[in-house]
Amino acid sequence: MAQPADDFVSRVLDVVAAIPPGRVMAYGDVAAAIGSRAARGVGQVMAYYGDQVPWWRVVRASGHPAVCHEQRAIEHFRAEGTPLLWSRDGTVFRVDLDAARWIP
DNA sequence: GTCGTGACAGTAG
DNA sequence: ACTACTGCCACGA
Repeated sequence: MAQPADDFVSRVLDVVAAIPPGRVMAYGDVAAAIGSRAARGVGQVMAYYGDQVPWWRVVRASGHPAVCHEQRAIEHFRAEGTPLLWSRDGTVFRVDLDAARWIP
């Protein structure tokens, strides 16, 4: 029998917490990792439990960090040594999914 | 059981 | 490159 939806939260936290430093996962990838397509559902969990998981290691499929904490995510990425791609002006940045995308 | 919301994804213009 | 619309899933009231 399938465990209650409450497990969905535990699965998301488990996957995100399992992401090693210097690596990132897309919301859709996290959802796929737990066998769901709820990319938005993952974001919901982060909004509520993100304080106990490395949410900054979870980025969008475009390589941009969470729309609500992008500025904060950069600080963590730089501290973790995550491969970042900066624009020539250095005004915008994005995660190098080609190198940082981590799939369990 | 239905409606609205959301730290998204993918395609089209 | 950007914005806009739609689609999918999970949760709260």
